Amino acid sequence: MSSTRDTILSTAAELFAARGFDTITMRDIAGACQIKAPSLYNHFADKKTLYQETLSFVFEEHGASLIGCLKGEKPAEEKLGNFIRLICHHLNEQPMFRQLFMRELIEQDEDRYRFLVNVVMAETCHALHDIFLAINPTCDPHFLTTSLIGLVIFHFQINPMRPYLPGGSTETQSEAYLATNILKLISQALEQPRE
Amino acid sequence: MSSTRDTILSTAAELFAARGFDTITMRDIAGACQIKAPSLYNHFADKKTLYQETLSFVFEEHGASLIGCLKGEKPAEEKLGNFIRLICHHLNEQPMFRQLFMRELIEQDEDRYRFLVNVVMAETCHALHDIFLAINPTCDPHFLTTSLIGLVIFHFQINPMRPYLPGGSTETQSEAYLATNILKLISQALEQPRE
DNA sequence: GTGAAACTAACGAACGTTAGTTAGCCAAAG
DNA sequence: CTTTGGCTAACTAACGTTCGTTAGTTTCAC
Repeated sequence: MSSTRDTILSTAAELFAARGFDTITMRDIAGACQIKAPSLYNHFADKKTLYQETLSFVFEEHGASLIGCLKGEKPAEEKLGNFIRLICHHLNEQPMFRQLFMRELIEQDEDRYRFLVNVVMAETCHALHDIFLAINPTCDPHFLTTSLIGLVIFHFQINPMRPYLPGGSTETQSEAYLATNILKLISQALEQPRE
Repeated sequence: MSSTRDTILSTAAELFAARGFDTITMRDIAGACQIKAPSLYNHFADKKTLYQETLSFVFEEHGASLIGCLKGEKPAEEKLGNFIRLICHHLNEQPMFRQLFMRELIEQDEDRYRFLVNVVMAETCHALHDIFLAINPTCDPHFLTTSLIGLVIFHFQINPMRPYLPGGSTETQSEAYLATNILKLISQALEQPRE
């Protein structure tokens, strides 16, 4: 029983992700849900609230999934590998998540940063932080954590651009190729002590 | 004697970078230049053209500067270090450039990708590609190039978010710290042969 | 040199469009 | 019979843009 509300949220997520808050109109969202714009106001107070709830809807779902594979008693190296493969899978299969994340990152707004951190990043980053320290207590866990997030996000973000870059074959766009190489890059960095 | 046209372009660059194409109005830009909106049309055909010319204005300038330090007869290792320090300096001092780049990256549009590649990335990426191969002919130059670009862009983009992340001290936001650590990370990856 | 003509770049006013939003109505479900 | 959730119609505000005008500057024949 997918409620109208959930239909609206997932539809809005796709549209906002693809074309941004300002470009998408209430009429666009309503049309994609096969209702009329005023009906949206039966479910959400205004456009801004709808956008905010869309973000929560998407981020909470992905945040919970990502943190899952970092908990438990498995060895740190295994958890790290699993995490990289999982997040690559998410970013590859659900460009919506990545796009919304990028859009929030670009609006240089204190409150929106805090929201982003609290709902998707904080727990995951803490877990990664601990994993890095477990593998190599002399490493620089903050730099490694942010590097890892940056690498996975950016590599999938520029995938459509690779054909125009030197050496950007279709193989280099694949989820498996990117996951493997990012893991390798991070693992090499982990072997070295901080200067 | 900075012409009105140049004033408009650099003002528009700041505004578009900070708040995006749709959020910024012609009246905003005009106001910041201390003229009225209709006067903008004496210099640019319409808003879209003004935006496009703003991008060229900013990207050509930075593109030329970045490619500069990759040419010449210095050893590859030295050029790589210089490039990383220079691009970190640009991204740190001129958030405008980074923001406009990110905004173009997020609009999943074939034509805009091509423009971005042609005007800022193509030459630089080819030069980096060659430098990586010169240092280690068995490396994966495409992956290293895109990883490097991703790392520098992302690290500076999330700087304002670091206070909310574990271990995100102010030191970890500094240009010198980031340049050093990114260079180290890439150099370690370069020492290893492809699998 | 001087005055007419042409060009440049600014302006206020206004147009057409479209956005978000509200009001009021109606059908079905519980 | 009341609540829920859809609808049509309409409103207000703001946007990009055009128009007609004007003040200052340049060009140039005489």
